[in-house]
Amino acid sequence: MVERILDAGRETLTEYGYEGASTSRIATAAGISPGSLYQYFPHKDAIVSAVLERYSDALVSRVTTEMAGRFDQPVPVIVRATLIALFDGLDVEPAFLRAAVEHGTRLDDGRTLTAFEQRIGELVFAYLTTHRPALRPDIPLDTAVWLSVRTVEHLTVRYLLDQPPIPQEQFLGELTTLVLNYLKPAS
Amino acid sequence: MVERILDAGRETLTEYGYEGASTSRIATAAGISPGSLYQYFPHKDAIVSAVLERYSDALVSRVTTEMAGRFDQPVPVIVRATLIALFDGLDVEPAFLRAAVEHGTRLDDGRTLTAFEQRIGELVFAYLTTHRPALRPDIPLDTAVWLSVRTVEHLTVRYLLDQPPIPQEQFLGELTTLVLNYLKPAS
Amino acid sequence: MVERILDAGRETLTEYGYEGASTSRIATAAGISPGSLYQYFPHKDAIVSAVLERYSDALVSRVTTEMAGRFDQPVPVIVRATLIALFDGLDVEPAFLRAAVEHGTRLDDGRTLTAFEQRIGELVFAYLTTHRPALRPDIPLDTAVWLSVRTVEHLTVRYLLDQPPIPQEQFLGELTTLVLNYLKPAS
Amino acid sequence: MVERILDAGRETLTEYGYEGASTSRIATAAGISPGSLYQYFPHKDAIVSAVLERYSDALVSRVTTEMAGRFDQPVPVIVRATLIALFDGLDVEPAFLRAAVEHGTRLDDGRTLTAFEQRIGELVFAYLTTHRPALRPDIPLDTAVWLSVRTVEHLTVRYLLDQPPIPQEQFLGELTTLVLNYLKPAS
DNA sequence: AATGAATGAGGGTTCATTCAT
DNA sequence: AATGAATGAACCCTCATTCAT
Repeated sequence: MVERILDAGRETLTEYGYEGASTSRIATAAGISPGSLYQYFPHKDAIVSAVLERYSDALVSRVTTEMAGRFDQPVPVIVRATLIALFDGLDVEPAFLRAAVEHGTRLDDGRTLTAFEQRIGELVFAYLTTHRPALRPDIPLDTAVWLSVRTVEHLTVRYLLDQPPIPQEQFLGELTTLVLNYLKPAS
Repeated sequence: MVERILDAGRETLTEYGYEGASTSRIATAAGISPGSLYQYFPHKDAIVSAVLERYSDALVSRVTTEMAGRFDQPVPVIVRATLIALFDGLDVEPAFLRAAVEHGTRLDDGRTLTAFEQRIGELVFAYLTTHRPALRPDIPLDTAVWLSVRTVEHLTVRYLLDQPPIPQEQFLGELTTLVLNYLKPAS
Repeated sequence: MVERILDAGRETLTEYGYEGASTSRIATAAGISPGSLYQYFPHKDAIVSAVLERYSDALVSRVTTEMAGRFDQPVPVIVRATLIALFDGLDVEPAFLRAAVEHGTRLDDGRTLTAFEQRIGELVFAYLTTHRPALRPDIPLDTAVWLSVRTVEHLTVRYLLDQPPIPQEQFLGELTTLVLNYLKPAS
Repeated sequence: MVERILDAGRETLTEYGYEGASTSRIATAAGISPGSLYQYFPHKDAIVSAVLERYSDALVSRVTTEMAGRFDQPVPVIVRATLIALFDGLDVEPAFLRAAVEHGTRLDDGRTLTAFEQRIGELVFAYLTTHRPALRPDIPLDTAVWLSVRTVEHLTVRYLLDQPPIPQEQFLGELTTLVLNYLKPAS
C-alpha cells in the first residue's frame, strides 16, 4: 500500500509536476481516498520526499554497484563507467526528473538532494583516496569531490532535461574529459 | 512604475521566498494595490520573470564588460577574470539567489535561465573561437561551451547557497583549474 | 460589511449551533464567498468572538444604563431593576443564547464571557461600595460580587434555556430574594 | 470491556479535552481498535455521555450518602455538609471537569447534566420538605430547590475552574450563607 | 489609471463511522 | 467478537485574478 502510494506519487509528479501534485490527485492515482494517504504518511511532503528518496536510493545503489566492482581499475575506466551509470540512472521520464529537481531546489526539502550528493561524494572520495598517486598531486580532495560530483550530476540532469543538440556519445565523452583532465596530473 | 513593481518584486522574493511572494505582498511592497499590478503585467509569473530577467541582464552585462576588455588576453587570464566577475555578480542576498534558482527550475519559466546561459554562452563561444589555437585541438566548441557555462554557473550558485566548508580562494582556484584543464591542450 | 458578516454569524450560530457554524455557512448567510470573510477577519474564531462580543457589549451597556440611572436608590430597588434588565437582555432566541454559552464554555475563548462578568462585576462592586452601610457588615465585597454576578447570570441563562415550569414573575422574585437576603444585614 | 472504554474515555477527556477526544484516541487508550468501540456504544457521543454519567452517578451517590446520614440535623448543618460533599466531589482534575462542563453545555447531551440536577434536586426537595418549619414560610419549594441546586453547582464548578483569588474557606462560607439566607425565615 | 473588495476553486488535513476480513 | 484499513464529506484558509467604481 505504501508502495502503491509511492507509485501514485511518482505518476502524479510526472504527469502534473511538482506544484500540481496535490494530495487528492495522488489519492486518485493510487485508487484510494484522500484520507487514506494519512494512514501511511504524516503529511503530503512525506509522500513526495519518500518518492524521491526511493528514486535517489535506487540511483545511489546503481552507482555504488558500478563503482564497487571496479575499485581496482584505473581512474579513466571507473570515471567513465560511473558517468554512464549515473546517466542511465537519471534517464527516466524527463517530467519526473524535472519534478525531482524542483523538489531538490526547495529550501526545506533539499535534504534528499543533499543527502544524495553526500553519499555519492563519499563513494568518490573513498575511491580517489585509494588512487591518490594517479591524481594531480596538489589536489584538495574534499573540494575536488565536491566540485566533481555536483558538476557531473548537474550537467547530466541538464542534458536530459534541456536536450541540447549534442550527441549523447559526445556529451559523455566530453564530460569524461572534463572530469579526468581536472583530476589527473599535468602530463 | 514598472520599475517600482520590479523593485518590490525583488524585495518580496528576498524576504518571503519564492512561494511566499504573493501578489498582494508585492503590491504592498510597491505601495500600490493588487489590481494595479495587472495594468503592467499580464500575470504574476510575468512579474517574477521580469525581476529575474533584470537581474540576469545585469549579470550578463557585468560579465560581458569584464570579458570585452580582455579579448586579447590569454585564456587563463580571461577565464579567471570571468569566473570572478560571475561570482561577484551572483554574490547577492542568498535568499534572492535561492528564489531565482527556484524560479529557474520551473517548467515554463526556465526561459530566463536558459536565455542567460545562451547569452553567456555566445560570449564565451566568440572568445574561444578567437583563441582556438590555444585550446585542445580536438575540442567540439559548441559542446565545450555548453558544458563550461553550466558548470561554472551551477557550481558558483551552489557554493554561494550551500556554503560548503571550502575557502573562497580555493573554490575559485579549483574552478579555474577545472575549466582550464578542460580547454587547454594536453601539455 | 463587517456588520453583514456579524449578522450572518449570529444567524448561523442561531440556526446551526456552535459546532455547525462553519465558515462556508456564515459566508452563505452573508451572501458572500468564503474568501471574503478573511478580508474582514483573520480567522473564523475572530468572527464568532466578534458576534458574541457585540452581544455582550449590548448587554453590558443595557445593564449599565439601568444601574447608572439608579445609583442613589436603595439596594432592593436597584437589584430588582438590574435583574430584570439582565433577564430582558438575555431573553433572545434561545438557540443563540445556547450557542453563546457553548462558546463561553470553550477553553481558549472563554475570554468574552469572563470579560462580561468582569465588567458587570465592576459595576456591581462600585454600587455596593457606595451602599456598604445597607449591607451585611461582615460581607467580603469582592467575593460577594463574584458570587452574585455568576449566580444571577447563570440562573437567568438556565431559566431561559431550560424553561422550567416556574412562572417568570416567581423566578424573578425568588432570584431577587436570593440576592437581597445574601447581601442585607440579618435584620 | 465497557468499563475499560469508560476509563479510557475519561483519561482521554482529561488529557486532550473535549474537542481532542477523538474515537481513535479513546480506542488507543482502551487498548482496542476504533472499530470495537462500536460494539459497545452506538456512537462517540454515547461513550462520552456514559463517562460523564458514571461520574455524575458517583457524585449523586456521594451527596446522597452525606445527606442521608443527617436527615435529622438542622438546616445549617446539612447545608454546609452537602456543600462540602459536592465541592469535594467536583474537585477532580480540572481538565476533566472542564470537559464535563463542555459536554454538559451541548444541545442534545445536556441530558446528563439535567438528570444530575434533577436527582440532587429531588434529594434536596425531600429534605427541605421535612424541615419546612425551619424555612421561610412563603417559600415556593420547587422553585427554591431549582435555584439552590443550580446555584451551588455552578458556583462550585466555576470556583474550581476559574480559580478566583478567593480562599476556599471563605468561598464555602459565603456559599453557605447565600443558601441559608435564602431559605431561612427573616429573623 | 487606479483601486481593493470580491471571488471561488483549490489547497492539505481530520475523524466518526463502516465493513471485509 | 474484534479488527483496522478505508472512507469521504467537511473543515478552515489562501491567493491569483477580476471588475465595478
